[in-house]
Amino acid sequence: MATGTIPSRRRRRPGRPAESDSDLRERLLDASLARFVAEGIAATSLKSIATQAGVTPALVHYYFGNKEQLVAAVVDERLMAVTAELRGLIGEDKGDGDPSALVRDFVEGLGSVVARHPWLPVLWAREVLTEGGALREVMLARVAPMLPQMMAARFARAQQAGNLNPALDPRLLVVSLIGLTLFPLAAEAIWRRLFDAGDIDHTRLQRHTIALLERGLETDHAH
Amino acid sequence: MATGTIPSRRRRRPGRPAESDSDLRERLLDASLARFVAEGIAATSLKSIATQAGVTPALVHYYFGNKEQLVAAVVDERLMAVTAELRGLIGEDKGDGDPSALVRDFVEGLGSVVARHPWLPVLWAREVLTEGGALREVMLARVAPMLPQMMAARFARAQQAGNLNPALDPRLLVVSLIGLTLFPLAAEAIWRRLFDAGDIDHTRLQRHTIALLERGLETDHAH
DNA sequence: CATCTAATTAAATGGCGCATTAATATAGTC
DNA sequence: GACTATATTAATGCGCCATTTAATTAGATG
Repeated sequence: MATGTIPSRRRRRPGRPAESDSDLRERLLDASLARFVAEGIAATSLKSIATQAGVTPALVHYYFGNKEQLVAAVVDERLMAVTAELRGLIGEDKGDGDPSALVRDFVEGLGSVVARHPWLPVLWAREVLTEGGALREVMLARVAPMLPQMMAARFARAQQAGNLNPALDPRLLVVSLIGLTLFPLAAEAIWRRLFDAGDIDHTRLQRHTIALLERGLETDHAH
Repeated sequence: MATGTIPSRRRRRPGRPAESDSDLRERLLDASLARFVAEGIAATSLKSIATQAGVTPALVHYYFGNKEQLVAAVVDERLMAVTAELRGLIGEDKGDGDPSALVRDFVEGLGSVVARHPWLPVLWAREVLTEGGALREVMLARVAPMLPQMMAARFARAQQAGNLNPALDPRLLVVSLIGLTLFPLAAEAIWRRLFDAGDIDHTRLQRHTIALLERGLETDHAH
């Protein structure tokens, strides 16, 4: 897990360094990710990435050829790794099982993935949710079948078996689930400023989310 | 309600037009909004706006002085009008009233506002939700007290009176509510491609959302 | 130890688009 | 008929960016 930032190393002179930093490529990927999160992929220049990593733009070019290939490398070696990780944390379908189990696995699985990769929600908001975002097509082609479509199918089966509120739409339930999990994480900086929310950590956020999903606003189960 | 696009009018020659288009200023605001939604505020050039409106960049400059003032005009004369409209559709607090009523008013009120101003969710996703978005500060300063903070306070009162699921956090409930309403509208283009969702219109979306909020995943009320 | 190769910077190149301004043209108004 | 308001065209000048070239240093090879 390279940090991606060597902000203090100043003014190297040209020439091959002694005992070359063997994972510089990884550091450049991390630096790219950091800039993509902060500025957006389209708006990020090679110079910005180079500065973040403490090198020159020419070196970024030396390693990746051009920006398009750099973005592809970040997608393949960072983004896809994270979505595969998330996929692995969601249990297998056990017949027409309880949709609560799937929902819990997703909420908690996403929580643990984001704990390790805090950049995910913000990058998603900018590059997938936003029209014209650089990752929307990637996500539709490579992530969607693995996660949202699979989940919608499982909700549909559970509903047919009578194990899910029949007033819900299984496809929209996937949208709702993302709206209750990824979105609040992406918006965290906003609601922390908006409310006095110093007491809310991710554990409490998850408890709130699961409580809402499981029984909504209702005070208790009886009438 | 000007359309903002006069795409076919070609090659005017210089000079004041006969029977001048008296609400050209309004059309320029609409054109700006359209480009802001499509490209993002920071990435939109005056030329792009001018093309959309069928005029020249110099004219946009003539009307608004510079881009900063143009953005300010769009905020004041379009965005704030819409949020005030939404505020008006949310009923007054009747003591420690049923939070369901507030939630329904919000879901339906937002639905009707977005039916009239379909650009709102996409602009919000890009310019408020995204870090560095041009409208985040505006929203925190001018919209937040009027809507989210007021709603959180009402949820908190309802919960103290025993009329709201005690496992929820009143502040996070506001976040959840936005995640279940504005977010799905902003992401509509995605889920329509992701699923085969031709049968889902906004009425069904609202029904799904209210059903989820009112009782969650549960099949029925009894154990 | 001599050469070759790899990693790195500095500096140059060339292009592009942008906001803004200046100059000019046309039409309404008094 | 003079003045003013509304337009366009064309110029200005800036800043930034991706990419390339040349130079520099160190490791590797034999």
